[in-house]
Amino acid sequence: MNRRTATIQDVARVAGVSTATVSRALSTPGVVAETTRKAVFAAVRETGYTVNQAARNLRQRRTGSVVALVPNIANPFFSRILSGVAATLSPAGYSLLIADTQSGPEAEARLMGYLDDRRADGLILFDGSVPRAHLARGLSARPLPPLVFACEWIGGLDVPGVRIDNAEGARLAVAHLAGLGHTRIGHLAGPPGNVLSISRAAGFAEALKAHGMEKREEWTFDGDFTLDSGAFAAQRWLELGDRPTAVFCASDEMACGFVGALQRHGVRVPEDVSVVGFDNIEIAGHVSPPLTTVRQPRTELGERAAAQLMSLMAGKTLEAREVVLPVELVERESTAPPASHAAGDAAS
Amino acid sequence: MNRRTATIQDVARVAGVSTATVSRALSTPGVVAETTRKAVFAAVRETGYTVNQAARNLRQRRTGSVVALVPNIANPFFSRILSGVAATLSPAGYSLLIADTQSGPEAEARLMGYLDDRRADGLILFDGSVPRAHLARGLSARPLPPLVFACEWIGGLDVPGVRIDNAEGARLAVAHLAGLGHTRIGHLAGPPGNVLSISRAAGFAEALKAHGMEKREEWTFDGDFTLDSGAFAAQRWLELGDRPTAVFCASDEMACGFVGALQRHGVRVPEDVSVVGFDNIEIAGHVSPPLTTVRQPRTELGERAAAQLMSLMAGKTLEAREVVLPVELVERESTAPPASHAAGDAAS
DNA sequence: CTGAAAGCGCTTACAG
DNA sequence: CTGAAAGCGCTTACAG
Repeated sequence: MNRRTATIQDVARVAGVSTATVSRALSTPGVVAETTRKAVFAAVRETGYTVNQAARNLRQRRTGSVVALVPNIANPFFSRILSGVAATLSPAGYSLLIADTQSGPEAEARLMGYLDDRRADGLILFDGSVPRAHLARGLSARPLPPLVFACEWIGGLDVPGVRIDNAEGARLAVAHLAGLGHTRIGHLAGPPGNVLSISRAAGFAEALKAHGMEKREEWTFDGDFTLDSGAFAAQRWLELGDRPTAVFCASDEMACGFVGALQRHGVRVPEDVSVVGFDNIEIAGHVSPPLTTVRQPRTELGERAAAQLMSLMAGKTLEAREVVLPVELVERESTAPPASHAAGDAAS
Repeated sequence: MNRRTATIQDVARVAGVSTATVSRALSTPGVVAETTRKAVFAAVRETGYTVNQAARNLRQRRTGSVVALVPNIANPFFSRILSGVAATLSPAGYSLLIADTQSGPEAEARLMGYLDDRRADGLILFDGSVPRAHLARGLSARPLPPLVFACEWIGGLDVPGVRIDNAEGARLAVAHLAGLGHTRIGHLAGPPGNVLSISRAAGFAEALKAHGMEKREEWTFDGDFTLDSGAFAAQRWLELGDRPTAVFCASDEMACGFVGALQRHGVRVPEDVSVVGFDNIEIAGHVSPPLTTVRQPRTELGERAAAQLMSLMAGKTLEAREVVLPVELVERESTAPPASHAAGDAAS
């Protein structure tokens, strides 16, 4: 049929109106006479016209896209959250661009490239370790686009964001273990310096105190949220003379790595040690024993972050700049009352 | 400093040259006199100019982005592959847009929206279930952008793509189990109709025959690649009077769901039943017992798909239109020789 | 309710 | 090696 792509010019010619009228009929149909509108729609169908976004964007001085900056695309923790983001953004006509902040040698340069209001109409930042100087408006060559934090944040920076109640999650975990009768509880922490690690560790320490327990340094294991770091912590647990009877892990991945490694050494969960995770990722309910964990509403987190950003992009003032979503404990089978006898005997 | 965004006009004025020269100095510096070039660069620094992609794209009739269409963004299987794609595309100046083909009520409409050469300069399709009519050039209103398949494909359609040797993966699994002495091997299959399910099941059947075994219908379990479907298959295995001593699962997620559910019913892996997975996802090495599986080079898969697409977008002819990446067996501890006695006794 | 015209910020033949 | 000018495909005051 048409040898080349139909433009608004073609539609205007076929409909016998000006391009301005075609544009109006398409964007603000109410403002165009019904007869004209019908003629335009017919011409659109006849020519197979669809709008050229690049041209519209140039004229409207927008990009039509939102960039999500995650620490690492390859980390599946984000996939469900991003799915929520995309689901909220798509109907509003925004495309989601996903980039990572920490991989590759030029990660920093790429990051800076995204901190530009011409690359994206908005930014969702999942990484609290971005240098705050990058986020200081005026310092960078370009103005920043509207920005919201998701999951993580940067302390003291007045940027809107969505997160969960991390400390409360830790409290729920400790309360559950204390309720089971545990008085010797350890903690497998996330990467040092990370805001999530810090909040969860703080909530943990606080909750211990509230339950009359003391935090012991040798029962605090450093991790980095990965399976490997969980397995590594299991080694350290095994080497301990005096062991905790329960361990609260700051992520499910670490909890899975921890439990898996313990089991391979003949340690039984929860008979020899109770384990609580954090996140409630898919696999948590499917390992053996199914993992007791703190549920984090990942899809909703993505949806809310996207909704906040959309308000910002629309120039609205946010009713709540900091949205804190509730967490809940999911009791499964990796936790049980502590063995009445010494906890150290079970290991090989 | 500058109250508004610097444009190429500002640079031209400051450098005392035309905008055409600024453009050339930036895109094809070799063609500009050194003095001029230096003046332009200085002016760029002074004004803080960076190119406006929307304008450049409009003028060059390109979008600067590549769209990856995955069945489901929330599925973590894709995250590592997409990471490989992004890593290859970024240095070449392409942004990666990720969209899903199967979620939401308007999935089909959204998909059609992406099959448009003005939305993206190229497309990577991870979903072999897209209606082939959508992919027939000429049928759709708009010409398709350059397109490659990744992981999945559509039989009989002459579209370049990258995939692994699925049948070979199945063969490796069966050969491993046969080598261990298993003669009663079942299969937990992927979603019916899916090309990966079909290739893996075909490779499985073929390998059984090669080893002198017969495929038994009651030992073939339907799944859909999810943890849940693996757990469901475990129920069916438990209900069997005459059980296979080994099961080859078409995905690690299913294998994990299968093993977890079996263990919760007191079945021991590998003592009572050996299990082989497919994919070698992260968790495979961390569950207990660590899962024997078929490794699929996910990062490389993404890199190669991106590389193919880049060739296509550059107008080159592909030396190999179909890239098939090798797989390998990762032996861990979920497989062992079959018990000499009846295999059915262990279950509760 | 509609049209003529300007302009978003670039790139690229064309001419010199 | 460089500039004047056209044009990518839209949208939007402005005027009627």
